[in-house]
Amino acid sequence: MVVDTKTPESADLIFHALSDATRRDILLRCLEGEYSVSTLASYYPMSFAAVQKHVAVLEKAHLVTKRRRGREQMVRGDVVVAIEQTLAVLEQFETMWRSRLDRMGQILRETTTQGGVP
Amino acid sequence: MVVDTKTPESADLIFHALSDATRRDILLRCLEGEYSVSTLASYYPMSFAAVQKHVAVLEKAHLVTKRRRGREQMVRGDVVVAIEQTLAVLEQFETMWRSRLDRMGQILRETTTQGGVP
DNA sequence: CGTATCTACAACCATATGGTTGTATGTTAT
DNA sequence: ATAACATACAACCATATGGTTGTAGATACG
Repeated sequence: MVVDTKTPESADLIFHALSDATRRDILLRCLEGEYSVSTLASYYPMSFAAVQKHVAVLEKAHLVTKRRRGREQMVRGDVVVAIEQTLAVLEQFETMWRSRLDRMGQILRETTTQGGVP
Repeated sequence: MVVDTKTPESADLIFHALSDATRRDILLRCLEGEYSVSTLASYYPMSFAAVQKHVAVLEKAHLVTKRRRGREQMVRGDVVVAIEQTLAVLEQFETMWRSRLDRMGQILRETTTQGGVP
């Protein structure tokens, strides 16, 4: 069975957004409180435009939202939906992982019971 | 305060590895059981070499390991450490998120004790 | 009004990514 | 030994990424 490929999966966007340390840091800050883009930019050793782009990536993944406040654009974390999806994916992995552990345990139990395969 | 930047964070590697649907699918399969690279390749509409590269990305993130079995290279999921790190990062986000919710709840409680907008 | 600030966006650059094909190396089976 | 299979790896290509600078549009302030 072939994998999806047609949809630009939202999981793709979320994981990609989280794959950069600067973006993770921005997200953490914006979960803590609201920050204007220029304020955020002041925290990192890169240009305003670069930070702007990072915010855009987070926005596309629906991890943050922006709202105008006067001449500034306030960024805030909006994780409730997104992180849930991410956790759902990870849980999928965990389920697989656990089921394999279970099977290994099963095999171990069988082999240690020696000869007596139920 | 400036973000890390010096370390090629393992979180970077993990999130990046998970940001591609094909790789997530490969990981799921390899958590379920062992597959040779060529067997894996047969599942996806792309060349053997492409799948090989995807496996390499997963390997670099320590999400899978390979072991030789005859002329094949068997790939298996090795998530125990990696996913824990990923979950740790997400928990960080969740903590921030919750603490903000708490503060919002606090504010709501304060304001509703007053005028009382239902 | 004019000016300073914050933002948006385009153009550009170097490097990384995701894909291809081709070739070389190992391992099994005949 | 030879053929067949599984893998590794290099070279190449198009596009995406992460960064830069520069310019133009809004909005606040004196």
